[in-house]
Amino acid sequence: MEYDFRKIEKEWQAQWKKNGAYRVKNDFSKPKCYVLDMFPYPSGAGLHVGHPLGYIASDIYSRYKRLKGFNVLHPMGYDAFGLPAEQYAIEHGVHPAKSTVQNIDTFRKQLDNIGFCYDWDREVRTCEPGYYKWTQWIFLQLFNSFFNRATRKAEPIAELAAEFEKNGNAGHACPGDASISFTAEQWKAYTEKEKQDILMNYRLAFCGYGEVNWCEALGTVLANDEVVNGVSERGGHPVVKKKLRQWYLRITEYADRLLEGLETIEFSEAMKEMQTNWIGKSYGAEIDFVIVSRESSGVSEELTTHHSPLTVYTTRPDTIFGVDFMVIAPEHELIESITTPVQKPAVEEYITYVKSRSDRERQAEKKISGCFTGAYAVNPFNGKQIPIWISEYVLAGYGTGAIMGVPCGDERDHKFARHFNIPITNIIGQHYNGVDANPTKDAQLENSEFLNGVVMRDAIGIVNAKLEEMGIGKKKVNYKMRDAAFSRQRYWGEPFPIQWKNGVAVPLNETELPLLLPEVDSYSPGPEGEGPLANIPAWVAKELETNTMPGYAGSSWYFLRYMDPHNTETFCDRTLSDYWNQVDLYIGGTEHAVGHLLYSRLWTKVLFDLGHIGFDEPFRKLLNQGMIQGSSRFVYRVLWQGIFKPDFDLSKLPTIFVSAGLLKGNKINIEDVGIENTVKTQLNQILHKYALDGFRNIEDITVAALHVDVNFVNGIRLDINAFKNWRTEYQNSEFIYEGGPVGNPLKLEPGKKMDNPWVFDCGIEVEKMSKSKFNTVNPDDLVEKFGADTFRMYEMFLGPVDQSKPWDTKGIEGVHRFLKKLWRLFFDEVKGKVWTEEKATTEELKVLHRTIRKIGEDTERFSFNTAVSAFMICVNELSDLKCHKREILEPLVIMVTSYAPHISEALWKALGNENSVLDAVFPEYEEKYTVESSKEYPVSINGKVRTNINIALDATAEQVQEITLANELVQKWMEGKALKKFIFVKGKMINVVI
RNA sequence: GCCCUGGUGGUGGAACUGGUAGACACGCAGGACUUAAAAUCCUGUUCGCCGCAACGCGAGUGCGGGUUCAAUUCCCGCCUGGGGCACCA
Repeated sequence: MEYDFRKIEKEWQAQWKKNGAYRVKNDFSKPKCYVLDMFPYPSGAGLHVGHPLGYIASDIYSRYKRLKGFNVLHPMGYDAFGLPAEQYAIEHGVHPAKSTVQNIDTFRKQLDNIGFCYDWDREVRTCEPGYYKWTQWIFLQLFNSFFNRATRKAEPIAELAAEFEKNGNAGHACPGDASISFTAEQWKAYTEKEKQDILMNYRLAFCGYGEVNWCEALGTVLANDEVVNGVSERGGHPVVKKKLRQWYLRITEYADRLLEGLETIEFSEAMKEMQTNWIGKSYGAEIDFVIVSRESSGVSEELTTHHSPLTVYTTRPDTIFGVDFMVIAPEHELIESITTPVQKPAVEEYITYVKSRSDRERQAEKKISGCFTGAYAVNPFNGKQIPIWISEYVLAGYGTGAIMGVPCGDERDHKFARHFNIPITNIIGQHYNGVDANPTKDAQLENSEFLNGVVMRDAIGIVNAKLEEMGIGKKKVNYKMRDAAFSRQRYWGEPFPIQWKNGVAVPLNETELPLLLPEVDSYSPGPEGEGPLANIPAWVAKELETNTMPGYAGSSWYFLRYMDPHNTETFCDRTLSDYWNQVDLYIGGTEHAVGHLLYSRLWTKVLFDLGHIGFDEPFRKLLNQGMIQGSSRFVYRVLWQGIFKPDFDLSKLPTIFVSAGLLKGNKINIEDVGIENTVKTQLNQILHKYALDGFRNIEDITVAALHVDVNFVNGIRLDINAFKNWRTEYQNSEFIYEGGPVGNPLKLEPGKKMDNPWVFDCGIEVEKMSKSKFNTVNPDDLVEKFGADTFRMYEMFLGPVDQSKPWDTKGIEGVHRFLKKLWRLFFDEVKGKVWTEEKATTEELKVLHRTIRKIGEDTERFSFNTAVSAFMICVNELSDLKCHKREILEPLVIMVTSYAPHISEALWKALGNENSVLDAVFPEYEEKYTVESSKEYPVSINGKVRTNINIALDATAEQVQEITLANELVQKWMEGKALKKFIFVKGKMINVVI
């Protein structure tokens, strides 16, 4: 009986489906385990081999936990709103809902192929009204709440309004605009609109103005990755910054809670670091500088003082005497009033330049640019006049949009000063070498008047105290994180449950939800950069918000909906969220480090604060899956330009490709005489075939690399026929081969057979897996060829799940062989059943229990690749022992279940079990079977292993030393020298130092 | 530019807390079975050197230094691949 994986997998998938084997009950009597994958965006390209990496890992873990007796929630769904579907709609006129459903169907088929244990009854789709009703509902919770800084949590905005009635806002500084301050009486006197405008500055979901990438030619707002070098990716039209009304989430109020929460969850240190850096909490000071302009009247200089000071934010007030210039952001509001007439044209020109630049470009730019405003800031301590510059590297959104330039202490400031010949003041003496800035805090200050001799670290406090005393500065905690933009000028997203009445945002009643996304005739943008909804007269007539929510809205809370997916009364019943609680294991890519993961943490905290759920961190443990990259293959086409005599008719030429091994860069490798001759010979043959003449010189040949579909390539060897049939224009192409029979002038590579045939090889490059690069591999093909079990184990065998690696199918056969070998422990091709009921030997039990321990440990620590090899070792050893005993094989099958469920169920049932192996009990490891009495110790002399000595494990250190030193080989290596030190690590090694 | 992360044989990778570098698998080479092929099995396989052989010598985990009896693992400096940087998801 052979291992017929196609039959087995089909049969058991059908059975499991029929029995509802993966249906999850809310069984409160069992311990729960919640294992979640980051749900996919269902793109039109379908699933490629990169997607399932994390899904397989979570599937294995889920099944393992089930065998360990847990009630496991393991759902899947779709992040179904998004830009690509809308783009597709614009281009093809297909409604996004329609293409999305089609894409979901494709995904589902592909997922089912691999045999996942998802409970599909719990599937969610963010684009369905039954789902986004609750996304809108949570938005209203955010809209109707503020962050109470005293209690450090979200509270109803109505309570805040009541508080204003009593005490004004004395106890609640305004997060949106710190200058807002009023008494109870003033509050009562405000009009309703004034009150609402003030409350808007407190709400957790609020409306404000923000800059977007505006493309006039396309009449739309562009995503950052649609903008390349200041122009639109499509069409190359200019893109500028434009201020639009936008919704935001006041995530900045939660900065500290988000930081503190990191200590309670198991994310990788790298991930925590990324989030910490993103939040970017810093302690510093805001300092006001008086601004003056010098007006030259020819004879004397007159100083004009501006009424507004320049407020800078700095983390290093101690360097105040080292400030040689100020830099303000090109968007800074003071620019207009402080720029001198002389500098005006230059400043305006510079600002125009900056407007075309993205934040990213501005920060990444190595070339220093900037422009002097003509104004000066006055150092409050010594009256020194400091020139005020504008430069793109200062962003308006961070701090006050103005910094003090301290060239001796900051590298970027240093480069700036050098570039514009601004004299550099050295305040750290020998710590500054005149070439590079030194950001130390440990130097003693010089040239710093009252701070001279003080260590910088200590000077920070002294300066702060002095500034506060003078009333021109204060300590300030700052965050790099900005409030999260929460609206898009798009169609395919959740509509906001908001109406605009006389400029006031009025939330819809909960009973009016869901506010359905209406049908539109056209998906193109509305007037003035508004979203497509602005094109619908009925929508506009109802004064409904025309923005829609961004992609991360639906994904910020979906993990809750899986617990109670069909509830129409509430987003998730509290008893269910109390039971299922946090996600115990969340698997997904690092690319979500600061987006999705931060937003869902925020939403969870708000829902917790408002009493809707009982925990304030969504994901107890996060496992990052590495990205599977594509390994692209290239063929090299000969470019003929300039190679033939001028009168030559190029149209007669066939398309010619050159094998990769014959090339050096984009030319023929003529340094190798053998290669040169091979190419010449073949080229002449081809030209002869086409009766062509007039070729000049082989050295002039250059080639162009073209992506070739990786499915036509075995390793690097091209399947010429498949390639020719790929596209009609390649049908009659010619190939210049390498390799060739003995005696040909080409040098043979080591490892190649002597009777090598001519071959054609491709070039390789690792790139992102993408349809356009022809490097995608569809899991369906592999499942068809090798089966789902093989595919699952192979993806795991590829390497650590959290590491990125290029996809390569070679090696999958090894895993397939392993499953066949496992099968042969049970069945012989001719004899049929071969398992027996004999008693297992100690040796066999040792093999089994070593495996139990290893599989348990490795699965718990997500080291799936080593678990697979442990299975291989086990099966190899059992084969060597010719062990076919049920006592050994049955526990083994249970262990294999989480990795390769289909074959396991088939073998389990073959052994005569009635129930499903999915519900078996994971075997218990017993140490008594694996204990060893002695160990083959490696013995090093001065750190180099020279021999091995078998010593009992219970030998004392003295005994070991005695045995070791008595050893003949050890004696030889010691050459009579005296023993300096004897190192013995029990169970590990011995090192003799002489 | 800034933040995070990786780099080990021909290839994917293993070595979990500083303790025998290369498990397991692919590939390759040789062999067995077979009329033949497939399938399967066996042997070898980091590189270099010596050799009849060795559990013989030397080098070796991106590069250069350091700490240690001992470094893939810890520290410093560099090179280089990947991810993110706020409207892709």
